[in-house]
Amino acid sequence: MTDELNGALAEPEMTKPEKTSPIGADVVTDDVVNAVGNSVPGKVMSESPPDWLKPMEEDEDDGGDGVKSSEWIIMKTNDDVPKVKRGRGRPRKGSHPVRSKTEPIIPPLLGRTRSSNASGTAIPVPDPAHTPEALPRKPQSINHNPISTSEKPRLIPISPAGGSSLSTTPNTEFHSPPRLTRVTPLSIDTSVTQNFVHTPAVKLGNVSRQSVSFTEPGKDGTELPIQLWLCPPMEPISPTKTQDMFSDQIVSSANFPGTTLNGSVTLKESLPLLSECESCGSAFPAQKIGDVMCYGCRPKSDKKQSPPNIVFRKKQRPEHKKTVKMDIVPDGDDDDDDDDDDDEVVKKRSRRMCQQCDACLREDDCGTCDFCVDKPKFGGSNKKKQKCRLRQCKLQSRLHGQKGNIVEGKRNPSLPRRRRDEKPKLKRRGRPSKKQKLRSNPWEDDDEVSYKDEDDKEDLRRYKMNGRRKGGKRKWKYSFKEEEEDVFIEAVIEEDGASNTEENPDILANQTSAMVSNEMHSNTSGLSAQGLYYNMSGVPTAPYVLGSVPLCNSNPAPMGQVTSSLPMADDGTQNGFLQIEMVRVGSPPSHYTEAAQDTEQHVSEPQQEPTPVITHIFSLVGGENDRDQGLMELFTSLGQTVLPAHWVGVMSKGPILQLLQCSKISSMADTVVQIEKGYFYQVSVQNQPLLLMHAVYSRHPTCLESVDDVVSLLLDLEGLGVCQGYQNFHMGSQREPRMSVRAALCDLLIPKDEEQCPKCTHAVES
DNA sequence: GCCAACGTTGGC
DNA sequence: GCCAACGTTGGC
Repeated sequence: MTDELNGALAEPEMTKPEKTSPIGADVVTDDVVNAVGNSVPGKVMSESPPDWLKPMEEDEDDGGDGVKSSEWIIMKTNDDVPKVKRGRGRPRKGSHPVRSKTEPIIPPLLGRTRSSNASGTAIPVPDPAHTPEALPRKPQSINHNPISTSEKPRLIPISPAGGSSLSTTPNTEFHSPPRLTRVTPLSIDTSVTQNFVHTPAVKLGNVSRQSVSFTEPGKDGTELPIQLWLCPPMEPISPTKTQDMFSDQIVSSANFPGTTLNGSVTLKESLPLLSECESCGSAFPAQKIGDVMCYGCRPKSDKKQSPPNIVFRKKQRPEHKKTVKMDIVPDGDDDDDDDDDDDEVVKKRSRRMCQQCDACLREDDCGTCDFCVDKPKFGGSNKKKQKCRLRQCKLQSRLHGQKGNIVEGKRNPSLPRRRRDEKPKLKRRGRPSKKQKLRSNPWEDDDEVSYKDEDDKEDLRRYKMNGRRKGGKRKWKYSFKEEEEDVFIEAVIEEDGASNTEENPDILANQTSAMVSNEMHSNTSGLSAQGLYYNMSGVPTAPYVLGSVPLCNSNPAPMGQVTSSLPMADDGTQNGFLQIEMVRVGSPPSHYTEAAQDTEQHVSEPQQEPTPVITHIFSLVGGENDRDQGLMELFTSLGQTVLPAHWVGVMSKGPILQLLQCSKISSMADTVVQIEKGYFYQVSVQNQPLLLMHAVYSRHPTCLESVDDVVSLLLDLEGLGVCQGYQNFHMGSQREPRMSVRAALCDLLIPKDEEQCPKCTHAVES
């Protein structure tokens, strides 16, 4: 029976899904799947990547030395077109400084296809004739998407043409192949199906219902009793969307049939779905059917529609290259300043800009960061004279962190080293001596004194924005991020002496394997050792994620750090981003303090705490009462524990502590353990709650109060598999797809070596 | 070492 | 000359 179904799996077109709205599901699937796919266990993290993660273009004068290192980077497919280069001074008008005029706009991806052989992987560049129109891209996960869940083939119904709701189910549903359905009239609910139309692929709120319906519309079923189990906020972030965080990246592509014999290819074997832009001819990752132009060439209205895809690709490490170029070519000798020629001037000007990241490409000042506030045009006093934080190159900022690692004479020129032995120039630059100032007429000192006196408000704001507590040991660091229309503040609490990850050579050295998480590294201040940082597109809630997978970091970061991601959008739940806070676990859980919810709020510092603590968690998503102390403690404790492979703890709104199996290889890929207040837990499989009568519950305490309990349960689960259900021969005509269903009381989880639970077996027999 | 402050420079 | 912001300096 499975043969036929497998056949169905292999021939997704038989399901003839209707045109899918490509915006949500497809993209989100890509986002999540790609984002989480990192073959290095423990390096998981995903977040909608900043543009700077896009591959650097080859420098013009670079010999094109090909791929030097093997790393996957994450990028948006709908690349922003470089808009304006802002060098020092006012940006030039009327020119496109990022690329020379004669230089064709060829995304590095295309160029890199040639050199990618260095890593043994060639990017299939589609024949121009095979643009997405010629080869319409199917909703990716409808088909044979092995990302979906467990190893066992998912049974997918072949729907009659246009008949079943399945075919009308938007691709949100296709991200995860249709789930086996308990045979129960209660499960029929077309309204639910409708819901999926408007919900993001990774959707919270619809879980408990069966999503596949086969009856005519309007025949709403009543809710399953068990549905009571899962209130919407408790819906797990489906591991089918987030899974595979630790296993090989998988991409399903219909664009390149050759690469998708099995419906998927691992990224190590093939690279993302490239189409050729009709406009500029460059290769770009198509996001949906009909994508014929790259993001840059697309009409603006189109750009807004699709959230950025995340695509992994191999690339050389831009910062290294840049560094080499900038470090060696120009003033190899520090004392050789007079040799600055025009070339050097040009380089100097762009020292602080990679010209590729979204920050460099950003045109507008945010008007809210400290530097903007300082600007005269925003009413500031122009003391800082710095570029808007949102426009400060992220890459260079990252390189900044490398400076400590750079050998003498090879420092990053973007951050000139101070030469104390240098002869002072005629005019002293920089900050004037305070003493000097004080010696001058204090009444005329409009800087220090008046600043504080007359502008306390601004001072306070500055204080908050800069996050600097004078005299305090803990610092806040903010960095601004922008994702499409959403702006985030990354806040990091830092103990003095904390090694910012930006400056952590170990982490920088790990970029090869963790480019995906670069942004996280740079924003989480050493949290990579334990924390996972997720910023998942399409997942509106679940604000906290904690990785339990130990990362190889020999330099444990200081404890007590918290980072958070603040959606500045008005509606945090609708901006399509999951804001997950990083909690650096390392302090006794009891030190967790309730978080404030204000963006600008700063911590009321605990006095002289001997150990670093988690002091503050930002979230605009949930309310204050969303957190449960005990649950947070457990969550925290889990973060200090090595959980069974690829299980990840997620703190979600509710509060719910969810444990997700992130590896698709695991038979528990679709299983979520949810722990609620009071440590009551429940297990759900493919969004269906495991019935209380299941033996699993009997083998474990009612409440998972300790890490041991949790681990024990997870280990137990790992010994189980998902019931494959049975084929329903009574449904519809012979022309209709063979449905695999589950018995109403299906066990869902069965011993690994079994295919069906007794109920389903019995159903077959009867 | 970080960072506020500001001289200075390049573009307009 | 104005503006933006880079690069440097010195306080902390």
